[in-house]
Amino acid sequence: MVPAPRPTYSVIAKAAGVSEATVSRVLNGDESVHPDRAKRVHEAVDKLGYRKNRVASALASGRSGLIAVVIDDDLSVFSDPFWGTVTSGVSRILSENGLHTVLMVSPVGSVDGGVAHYLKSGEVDGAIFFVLHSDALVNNLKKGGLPMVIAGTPHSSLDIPFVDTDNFGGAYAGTKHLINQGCKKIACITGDIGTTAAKQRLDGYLQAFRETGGIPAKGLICEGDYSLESGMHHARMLLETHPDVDGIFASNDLMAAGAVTVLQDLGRLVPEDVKVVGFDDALIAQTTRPALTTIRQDVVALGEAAGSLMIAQLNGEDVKPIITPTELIIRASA
Amino acid sequence: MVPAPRPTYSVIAKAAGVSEATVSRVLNGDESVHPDRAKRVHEAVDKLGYRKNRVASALASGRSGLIAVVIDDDLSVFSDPFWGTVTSGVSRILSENGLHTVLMVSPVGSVDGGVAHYLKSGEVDGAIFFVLHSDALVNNLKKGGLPMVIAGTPHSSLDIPFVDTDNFGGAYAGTKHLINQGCKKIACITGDIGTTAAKQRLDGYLQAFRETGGIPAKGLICEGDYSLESGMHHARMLLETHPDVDGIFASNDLMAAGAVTVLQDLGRLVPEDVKVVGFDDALIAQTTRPALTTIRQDVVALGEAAGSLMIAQLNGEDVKPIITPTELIIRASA
DNA sequence: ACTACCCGCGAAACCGCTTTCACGAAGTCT
DNA sequence: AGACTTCGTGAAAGCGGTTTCGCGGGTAGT
Repeated sequence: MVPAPRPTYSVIAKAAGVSEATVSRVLNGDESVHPDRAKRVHEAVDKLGYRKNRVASALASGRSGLIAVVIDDDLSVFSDPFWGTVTSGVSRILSENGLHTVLMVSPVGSVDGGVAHYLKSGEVDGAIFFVLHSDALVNNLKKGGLPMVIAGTPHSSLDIPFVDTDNFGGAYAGTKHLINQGCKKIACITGDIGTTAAKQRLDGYLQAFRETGGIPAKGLICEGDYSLESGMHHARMLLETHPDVDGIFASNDLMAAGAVTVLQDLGRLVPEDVKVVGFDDALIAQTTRPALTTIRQDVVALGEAAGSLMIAQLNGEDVKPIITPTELIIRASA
Repeated sequence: MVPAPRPTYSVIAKAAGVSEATVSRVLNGDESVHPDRAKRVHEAVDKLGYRKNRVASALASGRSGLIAVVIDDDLSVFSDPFWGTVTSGVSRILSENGLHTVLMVSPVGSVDGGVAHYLKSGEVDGAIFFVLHSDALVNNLKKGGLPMVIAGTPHSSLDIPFVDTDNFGGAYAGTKHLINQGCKKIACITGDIGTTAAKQRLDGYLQAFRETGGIPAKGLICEGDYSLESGMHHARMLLETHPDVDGIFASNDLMAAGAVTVLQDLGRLVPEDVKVVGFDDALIAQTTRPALTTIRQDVVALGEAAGSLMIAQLNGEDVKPIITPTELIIRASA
């Protein structure tokens, strides 16, 4: 292989009849260069097909142009299309801004693990965290001044910018819909309550419930874990303890689908006897029979929000958390 | 922010009483350094918590330690968990080898687009392509000597290493299973026939069919596009043109699920009247009622295979395409 | 008309690591 | 024993940009 020797500043400088310093200034948008010389530089760049070597640039400037997307988990996370989609949203926004996405899928673990080292080593200009299981690392990195964005509401109140879906509002709307459809006894199957999203969705449910003037009967709230099985399991339990349940709000579509299956197996009609609302508007919401009424979250928008929050930070702008709206999608199940 | 000044070679060298060149040699595993001095260097490294600056290293050595994962498409690809999972498999293997994954989700388009430029600019040591729509760019890059791996069988016969699932074998096994279950009239709903995978799966079906001594009746092979709707559509058509069809092999689970829904709506029992086999063993295969008999592909393994093929290339080893095996998963639909 | 500034620009240092080159010491050969 | 290798090692030259520093000339102030 004869790697066509890419031109360097020295070549451009010579061709344009200016110094390398000036080339650098022009290419970095320094206004103080005389337009004529700037033009000469640009012409030389075009003619020679010059492209800046990002590595050299990174070394000299200390800015790598790389943003890490850290998924604090193992492979399983990606088997859920959710994070894949968020990632691609992030990636798109970043690349529009001349940045690249470095993907790190690994349990982050300690403040001293491999990922932590990498992030601290200054080889990335910022980090976006998904599925954060602990705030320890983030707190630690914050001291180092690394720009960060968290997808999902963090556990503790860090003043690190984050993006999240309007979990509360979505759950509220979903539950409200059940109430409006005439449901009297509405159960909630929550997600893994260790996650903030599950908590917020539960809160939304509770809020809607409270507005009816009642309090959820004991046992009407079941803690699931977002899996199909847990949806099935809790639906079964519910029918035993509360045979008169007529509405179920599940914290995600997978559990809702599980619940629907069990309800049907046990002779209940959906939505006639029991109405079910899910959350996410995942593909399964459409393939389940009856198709699930659910709360759609705009996953791509979430990713883009995370990306733009990062860009804003790098530009030194003040940033605030972004909560993306949800939408009630009415299908057949409620 | 006061970025704790990371130690450099100069510091390590001084602490260990050797030259910077020796430090470099030790840290890069050069065997020729005397064990004693090597030990001193390692001690100094540990004591000072030294970590090599990959950017500087990349500039000096011309190796960036970055591998691009290029997805020649828009966001929609990631809404399918398939590629997300492959990506994480790749990512894991690479990071185990000290490499990082740079994600590029973008229609690759021309030989001259942004992605192309980036890949040619030498800022990555290699590229792994998913969902390649055209071989043009790959061919072009090959001239540059960039190590590449393609996931999925390429259209033309490039001698670029690729990894793929055993589409043919899987489809053959799936169809064979239908035959063994006593099906006499087996239809095939193919995927987007513009993809090599869809073609190979069709070939597998044909092969199994041929071994029965028959030829598929006209209209028994329908060209779908991997979508739920296309599965539904073709199932409907099939029941019209061939009411006596008793087996359907669909090129993916989504279409299989669509077909099942339609069959049931039209009064056919699955699997009693018509047996259905899907492909992928996606989540939907488990949630569909009856659960789908399908061909499982090991998606993570596919990603890992792609990663290891890249590693092998970087090590200058000879590489051959890797075809990962499939497995017939028997559930309720056939 | 003289000094004080400001502005555009080039020279050169520098970012931190890799690698070539050459040198002295030790080992080998005839 | 003298000439020739071999081996471990350090000095130094890059890799390709960025950025500080200071110079020369033009403008402004008095």
